[in-house]
Formats: sequence, structure tokens, C-alpha cells
Amino acid sequence: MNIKALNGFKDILPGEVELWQRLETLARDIFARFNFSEIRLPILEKTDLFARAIGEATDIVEKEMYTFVDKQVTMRPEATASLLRAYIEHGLHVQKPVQRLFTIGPMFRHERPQKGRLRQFHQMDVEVLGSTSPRVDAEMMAMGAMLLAELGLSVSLEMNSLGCPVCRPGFRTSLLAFLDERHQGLCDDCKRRSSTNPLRVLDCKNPKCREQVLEAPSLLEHLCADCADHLSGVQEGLEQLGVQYSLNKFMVRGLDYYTRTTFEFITGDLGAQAAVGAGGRYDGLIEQLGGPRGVPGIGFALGMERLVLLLQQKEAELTASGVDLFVAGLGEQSSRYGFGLTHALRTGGMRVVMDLEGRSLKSQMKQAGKLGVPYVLILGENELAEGKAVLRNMATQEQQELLLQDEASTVQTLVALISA
RNA sequence: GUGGAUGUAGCUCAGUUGGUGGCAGCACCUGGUUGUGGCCCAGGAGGUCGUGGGUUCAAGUCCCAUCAUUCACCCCA
Repeated sequence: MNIKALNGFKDILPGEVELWQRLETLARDIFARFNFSEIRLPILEKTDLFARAIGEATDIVEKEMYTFVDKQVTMRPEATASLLRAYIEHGLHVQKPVQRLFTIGPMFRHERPQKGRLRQFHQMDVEVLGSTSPRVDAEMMAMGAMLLAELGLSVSLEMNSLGCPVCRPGFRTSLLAFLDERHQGLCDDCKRRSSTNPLRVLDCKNPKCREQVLEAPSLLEHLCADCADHLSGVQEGLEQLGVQYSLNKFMVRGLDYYTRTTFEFITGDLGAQAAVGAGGRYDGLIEQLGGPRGVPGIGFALGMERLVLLLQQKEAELTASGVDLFVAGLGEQSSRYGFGLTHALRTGGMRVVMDLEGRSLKSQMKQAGKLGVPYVLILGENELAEGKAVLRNMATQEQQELLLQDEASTVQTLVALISA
């Protein structure tokens, strides 16, 4: 009986994990440039939190959550709900009027796995709480675009406005009337959606529906004055910051809580999973979860698996060695000496590899070459007897003799030579 | 949840009308060089042919089931 990882759950092995680290390191750097602070959140929350935040009727809540039914707790399917719960629970709005927070970690949804979609997947989630300024919206998108650009990925940005509780009901009514008229021309899914989630019909992929929907009433034309102002403020900000985007009046979000600005970073290189990042504004959500009144929010999440896939497509393996020195021993005496010296070098902060299997020098040189190590310290019996060793520069093939003094000064000498 | 495709060495894959698992490539180990990497050459190791049934004298090959992987739908990051 072979034990394997669960369907939709993946190990991230050495070789790939370096890409993840690079992604995370760069993201943390960029988040810091924009003054975001990290918050770390639990993976398990009360089921009710997600039901209230994401929406009872969404697919996520209805059928995709990993829930311990008897305990009424759920593995988080997304980060915003947990983050807002923490924000409210600790009264973070009192400490600072505007909070800028990010969190990185695994999420869980019981969907059928496919390319770029796992059951345990990882997101980097960024939220700004307490500001209605359209400049914040623009800044969020600019930050996402900056990260993607510095990763070397070309990804496009699409934006829309979903309006607010003032203007959306009116739009919904006219959309429903329109869909009713065109009912026969829609695909089966959209016939169903017309009643369950009419906005979703707008971004159906079926060409027939797309054609029908072209003439559908537009969200953008139904925006109230405040929402329209906000939208133009966002656009102005994006233009000022030089962020490329396109307005897509058919883009809709799957989670109930979004208002006004919504956006997606989209790629054509991941098959059906086009969105590598998406988010939007959710001005009523904090209050709805029992938080302070009238505190607005905006946020977005980046799908890390999807970004890593793109990075993998873009470039071959990372060849950076991650090792400073290879210590090669020849025979028992020198291996014994090298064993101790290796440890001393590591204590001194160096990344050192030594073969402990007693292999031939040729084999050890091969290993060193494969590792891409810049230097090899060769401890030969003859030299060792004279208190010497050979340091080989692998790139130039130059070798120099070293006088071995006490361990501490040998370490010092090597560190100086190698870091030079 | 629905539909399609695919499971043979660590990886990528051959395997004919059923008739002994491949001098296959990459990776790994050893040697060619009494103590020096990348190239080359030689050798070596590595397999429950996803699993369980069935048909057959005989199954990697045909049939059924099952598990897994994968792509798409749905949904979403």
C-alpha cells in the first residue's frame, strides 16, 4: 500500500522551492516599499465567518469548503475573511485610521484540480482598510503591476466597477429584464445563472452568450454619481502612475462582498486559469461582519502556484549554487581534518559541502562541478603532512597553496579569499 | 459535480497481430587519469509495467472495476 499525497495537494520540492522563495522575497520587498505590514492568521476559522463574509450562495461556501462539520470550523478558502476578523477582533481601526496589511499562506478549496488550480493553494493577500480614496485603488493595482513586472512577467490588468448598494439594485433589475428577453439565446449554465447570479452571465465564456451580452445594459452606465466619481478618480490615478489597464465592463467577481472597483491580472499562458491575481473594493463588508461602522476596504490576492508556473515557463532552472566551498578529502587522515574544518567554516558563516563517503578525488571534483561551487579546498595527504592545502578556483582552474595554521585563522583566511 | 485523455526505471518515453521488460535519452554510481570537475569512451545499478479482478496455454498489450495524474466544463487566485 503506497501512501501518496491527497489529490490536489502537492509537495514543493528542492529545485522548485527556490522559485517560491524568490517570489516571496520580492513580494515582501515590494509590499514594504508601499508600507504594508505582515499579519499572520490561523488556517482554521468558524465556518460561520466564511458563510457571512463570502456569501452563503457562493460556490465556495456551498460546496468547496473543507469543514469539520461536528466542530463547525473550516479550513480557510481565502484570506480576506480571516484578516477582517482579526482586524475587528483586535480593534486595529483604533490604532491607525488606515491599515495596510498583507498575509501569505495556504488556502483550501475542494475543487476538481487542474492546471493552476489545487485544493491546497497559496495566496499572497493584500488589504487596505479604512480608506475610500480612489488613489488607494490605483496604488493597489500599481503595486500588483510592479511586482509582476519585476518578476519579468507580462500580465494584463482589467478593471471594472460593480457599483454600490445605491446603484447596483437598479442595474440588476434592468439586467434581469434583459436576460429574460434573451433567455432562449443563452447557454444552459447562463439560463441557470440568470436566476442564481445574474451578473455572472456577463462574463460567460460561451461565444453565444458573449454575443447576446454585448447589448446588455452596462454596469458602467448605471453607476450613481459617487461611484462614477470614484471610478474616474481611480482611472486618473492609474494614468498618473503609468499603469496599463483596460476597462472591462463584463468583468464580474465571484464573491458577494465586492463593491465599486474590481480588477484582475490576467495571463493567456495558463490555460483556463487566466487570473493570477484579482480583487476589489468591499466597502460594506467590515460593518457587515460586526466591525466598526463605515470602514471601507479594498484588497487583492495573488495566486502563487500560478505565478510560479509562469516563472517556470519563462526560464529554465535556477543555477545559482547556494554553496561557497567544497572540501575534498583524500584518505582517512585528510578527511578527518576536513570534517573538523568544514564544521568550523560553517560556524564562521560559510556554506560548505563535504563528501563523507570516501569517494575518489575525481568523483568529488565532479560533485563540486555539478554544484556550481566557486572554490574547492583539496586536502591532499602530501600537502597536509607539510601543513598545506590547495585551493582551486573552479572557474579559472587556478590553484594556490594555503598554509594551514590553527583552525580559526585558516577559517579567516578562507573566508577572506573566497568572499574576495 | 460533469466530460475527455493518460498511467512502463528518479525524469522523458519506445514496446509491432497477445509470445522472455528497453545496447533508448537525461539523471545516478564506478572506471579509463597511482591525487583534480565540465567533453568523450567503457561498464554498472535501478522495474510490484498504477492497483485488483477477468479472458487466454500465454497479458505491458484484450475486457471490467478501481485508484491516480492531467486537460476542459463549472468555479476561482
